[in-house]
Amino acid sequence: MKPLSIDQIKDLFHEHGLRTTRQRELIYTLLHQSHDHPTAEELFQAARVQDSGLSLATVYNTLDVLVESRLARKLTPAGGGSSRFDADLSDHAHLATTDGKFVDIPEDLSRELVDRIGPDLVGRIESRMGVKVDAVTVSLVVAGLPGH
Amino acid sequence: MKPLSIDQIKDLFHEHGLRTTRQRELIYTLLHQSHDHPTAEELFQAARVQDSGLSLATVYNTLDVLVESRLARKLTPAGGGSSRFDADLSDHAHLATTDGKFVDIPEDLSRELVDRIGPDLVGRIESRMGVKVDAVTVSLVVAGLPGH
DNA sequence: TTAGATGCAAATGTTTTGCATCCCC
DNA sequence: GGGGATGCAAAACATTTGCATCTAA
Repeated sequence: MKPLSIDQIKDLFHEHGLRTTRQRELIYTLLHQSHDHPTAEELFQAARVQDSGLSLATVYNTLDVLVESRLARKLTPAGGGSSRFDADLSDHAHLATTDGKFVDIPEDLSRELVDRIGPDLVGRIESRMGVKVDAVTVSLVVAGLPGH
Repeated sequence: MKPLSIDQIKDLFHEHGLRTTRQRELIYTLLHQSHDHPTAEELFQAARVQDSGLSLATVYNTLDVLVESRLARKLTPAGGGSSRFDADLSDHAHLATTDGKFVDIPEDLSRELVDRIGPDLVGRIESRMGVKVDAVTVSLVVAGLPGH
């Protein structure tokens, strides 16, 4: 993801009703830049290099807030272990590895997956079951990481 | 799910290379009968009624074994909280509620979901990404439980 | 007979919380 | 100035593990 300026982050936070703090700015920047999908602990370690006073609880709280305000997505490994986070909110699917990591599925294939499910079918499920579907998640479970 | 006789369970376990113990029999029976998708703790409470000596660790260990030998499936709530378990192995999708529960999507709709994704697309993802896909999971996230 | 299963309790790993202090709006 | 955000430590929660004992095959 292309880097964001401080002003862009301020705007983004403001649009989503969040106060801008030094810690949030840092955590969001690191999350937005990262290509893998870091855990709270990994973000904490990376952030401490630049802000040695940061606490792990703040990382967790901030990630919660980002997820709730739809600036990030939480990825929960099926086998247990630490949750991972993703600042890329475009509709895309993931490969979930059995050791609890996630890899993006390329955009074209992701879109094809999502499109195939389609709003018509989701709509039928909604009316049959009397619910409002908030999000559709597709994940393909694989044994090892691609690229050995 | 229709109830299983003790002999059926013994056979099933034997086919899957598992020893039959009093505890496994009980846990599997309860899981197989249940319509919701119980947590380890819930199964433990239910099982203790019939076997007061049972330990929670055994429930966890047994569920692990059942999942590994493909006699049960583990459902991991995206928002965190206890994992849930399902002895129904037929291809079916779930509604995942934001409070960490799961509800089966009726068979016809489940099949439609699964069919739409299709082996062709999965195959293309496999070759493009150099992986072997083990399982495909679709979950539809809803805010509340259907049926209020 | 013996490899594998269990029970117990303690350990682990992850995430949350209470509360005093701090600082963005 | 005031309400939300942070840091710290402790607590909570889910799950795993070590080890002595038991038991199914």
